[in-house]
Amino acid sequence: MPVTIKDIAKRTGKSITTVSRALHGYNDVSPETRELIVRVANEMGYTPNLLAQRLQKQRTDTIGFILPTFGPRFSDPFFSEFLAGIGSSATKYGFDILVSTQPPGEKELEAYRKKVTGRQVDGFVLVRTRCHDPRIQYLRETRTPFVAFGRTEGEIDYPYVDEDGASGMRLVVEHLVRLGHQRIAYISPPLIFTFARDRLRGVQETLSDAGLTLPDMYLVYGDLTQRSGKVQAQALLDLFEPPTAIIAGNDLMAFGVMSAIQERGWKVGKDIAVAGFDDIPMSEATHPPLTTVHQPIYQIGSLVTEILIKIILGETPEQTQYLMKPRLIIRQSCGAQSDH
Amino acid sequence: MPVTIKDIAKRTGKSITTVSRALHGYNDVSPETRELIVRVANEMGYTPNLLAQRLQKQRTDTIGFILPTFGPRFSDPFFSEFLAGIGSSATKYGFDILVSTQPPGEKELEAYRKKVTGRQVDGFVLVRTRCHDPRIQYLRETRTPFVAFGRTEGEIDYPYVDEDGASGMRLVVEHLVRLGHQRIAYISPPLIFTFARDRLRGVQETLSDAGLTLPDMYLVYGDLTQRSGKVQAQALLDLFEPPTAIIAGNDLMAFGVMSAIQERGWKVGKDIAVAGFDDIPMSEATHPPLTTVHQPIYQIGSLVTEILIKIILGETPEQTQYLMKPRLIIRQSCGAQSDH
DNA sequence: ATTATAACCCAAAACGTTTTGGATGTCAAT
DNA sequence: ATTGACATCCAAAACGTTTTGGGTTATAAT
Repeated sequence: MPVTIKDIAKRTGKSITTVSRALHGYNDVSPETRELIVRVANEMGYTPNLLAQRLQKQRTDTIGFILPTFGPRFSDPFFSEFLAGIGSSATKYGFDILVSTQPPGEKELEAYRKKVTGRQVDGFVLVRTRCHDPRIQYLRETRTPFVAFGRTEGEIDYPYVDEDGASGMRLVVEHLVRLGHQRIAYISPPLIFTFARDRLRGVQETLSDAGLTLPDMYLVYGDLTQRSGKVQAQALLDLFEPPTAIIAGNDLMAFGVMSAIQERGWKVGKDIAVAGFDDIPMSEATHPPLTTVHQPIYQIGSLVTEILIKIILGETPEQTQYLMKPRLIIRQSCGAQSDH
Repeated sequence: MPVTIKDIAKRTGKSITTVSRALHGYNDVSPETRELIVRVANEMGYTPNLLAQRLQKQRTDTIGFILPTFGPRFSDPFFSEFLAGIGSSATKYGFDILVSTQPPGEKELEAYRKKVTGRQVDGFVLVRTRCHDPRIQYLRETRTPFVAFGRTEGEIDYPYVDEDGASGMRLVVEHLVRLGHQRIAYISPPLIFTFARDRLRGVQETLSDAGLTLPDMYLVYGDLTQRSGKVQAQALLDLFEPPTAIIAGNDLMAFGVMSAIQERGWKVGKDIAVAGFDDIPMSEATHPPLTTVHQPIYQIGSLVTEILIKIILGETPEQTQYLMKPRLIIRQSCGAQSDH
C-alpha cells in the first residue's frame, strides 16, 4: 500500500533508476526531470523503505544497546539518562537505536550474536563492563564495532570512555579525612564490575596514604540498589564500633545509607557522614543533599555513541579512549557545611 | 562475509529453496536432507539476514518506542522500569524494540511518521499521553497499530492500559482526611498530561465529598522532577497558613517535598504529612518511607507490549482497554504509623 | 501397461532499493 | 561526414530471503 519508487517511475514515465538518481542528487538527471520527480514524490508522500535500502547498502544505520536488567523491578535512573545521551548523538547522525533487555548470563552473548550476524546493527554501545567481559572478547573477535562505557582488566585495547573511579574515591576519602574522620566504611558494588574495583582501590589506597586502613568489617557489599545500601548500613551501624563515615559505591546505595541512619534518629552529616558516587540528579534534592562524585552520564552516553558512529562510518576518531577526571560535589551529607 | 543461505546451498549441493524450507520445518524435505542442511548450517554458523527476511515478509517484528525527553538531564526511573517491561514481552515474542528520543513539539510527529512509512516498525508503544494527543490521531489515521499507556480526553476509541488515577488519589485523600487533616495541598504535574487531570480531579472530588476544598493557594504545579517538588513545597511552607499535608502528583516530587520539610527542621509524618504517587522502588527506602499509590509500571509496560504484539500478529486480544485499580501503600511519611 | 498418489526437490518471482555499465541523442570541432 | 564530448537516460544485476507453482521419481493401484 505505501508508495514505492516504482510507483513514482510509473507516474512520471521515467525509469526507476532515474527516479532513484534524481532523488539522490546525481548530476546525470536533467533539471526538469528532477524537478518533476521530486514534486511527484512529495505529492505521493514517498518515503524510502529503509529495509530495502539497508539490504542493498549493507549498512543498517542502527546501533545496538542491550540493557543488563537484573530482575523485574529494574529501575536505575542511570539508564534513562544514558539512553537519552545515546539518543542525542544517534539522532544527530540519523542513526537508530535498537534496544533489548537481557540479564547477564548464558544467553547474553547469544543476544549480541543474533544482532550481529542477523545484520540488525552496525555496532554496539556497551555498558557496565566487567573485569573479564565476554562481550568485549566476542565483539573483538568478530570485528564488530563497539565502544564501551568502562574498562576491563588486562591489556586489551579497545575504544572506551570511562571515569577515573579511583581518583574520584581519592577525592572523597581525602575530604573525609580532612574533616577528621578515622573510621571510614565503604559499601562496594559487586566486584565483577571493573568500576567497582577501581573505586575500591581508590578508597584503599587513599586511606593507606593517610595512614589509615579499611578493615574487613568496614568493607561490605551491596548490589547497587537503595535497599541494599540500607541493609548494609544497618549492619555497619550495629557494629560495636560503628564507622563515623560511610561511603557508598553509588548514589542509590548512599540514599539507603541515609535512611538507615535517620531511622535510628541520628543526623546525617552531623552524627555520621555519608558520601556517594555518580551525582544523579536526585542527589541534590535529598535531605540532606548528598556529597558525591559527579559523573556526566548524559555526556558520556553521547560521547560513546559519537565515537561509535565515527568508527562505523570509517572515519578515524582522533581519540578513542577517554578517561574523565572526576569532580567532587560537596554537599551537606558529609557535614562539611552547616547542617540544618 | 557472513554466511548466507546460498553458501549452504552450494555446500550441500541443494537448492536455496530446499535449504530455506528445510530450515523452516516444511514437510516436503526428506529427513536425511534436512539433517544434512541443518548440520551444515550449524557448522557454518548461519543466522538469517533479518533485513532480507523482513523485506520479503513485509513485517519487521519490531516495535517502536519514542522517549519523550525533556532537556538533557533526563532521568526518570519510570522509564528504566517501563522499558524493562516492554523488553520482557518483546523478547518473549521475538520482537525487537526500536527506541529513539524526541522532545514533544514540532518534529515529534515527523519522528513517528518516518518510522511508519520507512517500514521500520510494525507498531508503537505510546507513553505519557496528553489530553489531545496528536500522536494518537496520526497513528489512527494511518492505521498503524499502537497501544498507549494512558488515556486521552474525548470519545476516541483505542487500545490502552491505564491506572485509575482519580481512584488512586481518592484513596490518598480519604486516608489523610481520616487522619484528621483539613488543610491539604496538592502539587500537580502539568495538566497537558491526561493522568495529571485525572489525579487532580480525584483530589478535588474527594475533598469536596469530605466537605473540604482545595483552595487556589494549595494547588501548585511542578514538572515531575524532585527539584520542582522541593521548590513548590518551599512556597507552600512559606504560606501564612501552611498545609498540614502535602500530596505530590508523583513520587519524585514527593521526595523533593520531604527534603524541603526536613530542611526546615520539621519532621515528615509528624509535623507535616506527605504522600506521593507511583510507588517507584525508591519510595520504600527513603526516610521516612513514602506513603504512595502503587503503579505496577513493569507489568503495565509488559501488558501494553503484549497487546500490541497480538494486534500486530492479527490476533484479536480478548480485551484492549485496561483500567487498573490502584492500591494505597501506607508508610510512615503520612504519620499513620509511629515515626522514628 | 497405464494411472494415481506421495515424496521430494527446485527455478523463478518477489520484496524495494542502489549501482553498474552502457545506450542514445545532440552539438561542436575537425 | 566523421569524431569526440557531453548530457540524459535506462535495463539489469545485486542485496538475502520466502513463496509460488510447478517438475521428477518411485511406489502402489488399476
